[in-house]
Amino acid sequence: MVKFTEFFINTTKEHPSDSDIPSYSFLLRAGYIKKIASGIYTYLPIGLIVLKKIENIVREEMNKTGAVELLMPAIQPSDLWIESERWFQYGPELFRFKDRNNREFCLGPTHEELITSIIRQYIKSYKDMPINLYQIQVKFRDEIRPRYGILRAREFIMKDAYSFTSNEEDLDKIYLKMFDCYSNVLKKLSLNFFAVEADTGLIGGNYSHEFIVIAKNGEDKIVYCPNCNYAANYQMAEYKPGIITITDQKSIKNIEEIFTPGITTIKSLTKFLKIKPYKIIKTMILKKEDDLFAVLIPGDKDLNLAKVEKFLGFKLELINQIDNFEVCNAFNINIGFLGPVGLNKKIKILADNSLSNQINLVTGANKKDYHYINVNIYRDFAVDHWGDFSFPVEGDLCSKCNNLLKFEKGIEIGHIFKLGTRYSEKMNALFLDKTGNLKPILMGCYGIGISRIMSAVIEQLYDENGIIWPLSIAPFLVNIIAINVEDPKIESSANEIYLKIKKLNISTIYDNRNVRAGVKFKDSDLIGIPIKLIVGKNYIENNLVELELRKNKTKIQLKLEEAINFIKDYPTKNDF
RNA sequence: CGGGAUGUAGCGCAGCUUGGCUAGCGCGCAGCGUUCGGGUCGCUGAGGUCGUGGGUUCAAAUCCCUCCAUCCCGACCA
Repeated sequence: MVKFTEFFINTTKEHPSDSDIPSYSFLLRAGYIKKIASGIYTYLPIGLIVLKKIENIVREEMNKTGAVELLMPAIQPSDLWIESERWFQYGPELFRFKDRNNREFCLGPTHEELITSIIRQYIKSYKDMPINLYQIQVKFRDEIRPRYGILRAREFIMKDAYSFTSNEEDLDKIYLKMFDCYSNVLKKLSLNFFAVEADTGLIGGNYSHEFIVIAKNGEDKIVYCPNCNYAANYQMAEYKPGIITITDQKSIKNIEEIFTPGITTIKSLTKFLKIKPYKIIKTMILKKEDDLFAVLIPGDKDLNLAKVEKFLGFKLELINQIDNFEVCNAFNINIGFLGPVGLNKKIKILADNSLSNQINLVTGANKKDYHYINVNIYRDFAVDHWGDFSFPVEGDLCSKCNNLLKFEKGIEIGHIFKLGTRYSEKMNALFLDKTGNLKPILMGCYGIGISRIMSAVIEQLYDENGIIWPLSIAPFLVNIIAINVEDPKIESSANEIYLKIKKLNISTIYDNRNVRAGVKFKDSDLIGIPIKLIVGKNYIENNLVELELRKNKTKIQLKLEEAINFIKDYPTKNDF
């Protein structure tokens, strides 16, 4: 509830040269944020208003679940990180520094260590649990490449919760509560989102969901099934190979070696032989110490290393000719002309499921400048393991219901994770169970990016003129625009209306600047205020004000009292 | 870390190739007038370590080197 001239809002017409996505550009232009250094931003007054509103939505929803708020320091001593063994694992992403006594600290990118160190002093019994503690805090990550403004910043605000339970059932309950909580938050923000199964990496056994807000400029890719609601992170999405036309060749032909000088890529091979990429078997050699594995993938797909690692249960490394010269020589590996036929027998062959129906394929001949055509599985080579080792492509099917899978890009704004006893064991956070046994506490962690939400919302809700805030987080609900403040009648009327609305406790800004009406309209749209209340001649002459809605440009002329009633009711009658 | 690019007024940019008067333009800002329902129009004006440091030269925004910062693509991370 402010007057424009007494507040601090600075807008610009020009697109800032730094920004390349709409949310960042509008946040800068409308005066929500100001860049201080790469990935580091000031939240200007209206930016802070929006940030606090997002915070409060999250806080409300968290409190509803019974979670309890606290605030931990951003500065954390290295001891705790050494205890959890992450001090050495974390790498340069962790902002580290020393105090005057040469003790090491870091700026917290997350707070598992800190919270564990706190609760282990208080939680001694199963009776002390379950408990879910959260904070809304500044986090620090020295990102390799900060980008997209506050979408991937080095200093950002996050809500992170940590649950402590004595048994799996309680952990499941809290996990589900958090799942619902995040869904509710995103609904309140009018966002389109998917909760997808996320990659848990090699740690295994854990359970994790990412909340992805759909956005063209998102850095994450998801796969979903419109039929059965299956949704997963692209990295770990399961799928059934789509039915590719195998009718182009019905009968199995004889294998043939052909001369393919300098043809080392799928692309050049498709051109050279005039075939589709899926007819080619892409062979990649992975290495674990001295063991080698060949993974066969159809030429139209990409190797999913994480899936292979999960399948085999250990980390692997993709080899190349230069770094692995000796190995390549020893095993007669010709990268560019690799294939399963005649491959060194010590190399285990893993084949992607999507190859299983294929006949008369093309592979490298393990000889420089030669390929085989009409290669057939079983007849020409044996497969040690079949499995899903690739990323799905357009045309692949849902593994649950056989419907066509769809692909979307999005922004990860929330992540919930069952941590298990990873931290409690390392950091000695133990409790006595009913039977008097000492056990590590079961933990879960649940993060949602507050500042990131601000950007993500805009990525979904904007037009050529600027931001279209949902009502729940708009900095103001109403912008009172006096068409001409030099006209004393208009000015005093607008001011009266402002005071009236202010008294009703409706969030409003009165644009009392002595500038042309067009400037105020443009700024209002850029800033994204849901309702304009326009006071002009029509009010002086006919007692009519005009309301204009940001989201659909609807304009209506109303008597003042009607207009005020309309505004009062607007949030209850509109989701957004 | 690899590749690419940029740095000139608060913001957006030109000038640099081919060194040479007092470094320009648009927006914004200040003043005056004009206009007043979708970024009016006119006049006047303020505002610059040309990213930093060094070098070449009679002379450097311009050429060379160093460093710094910023952005994009990739890799990394998950």
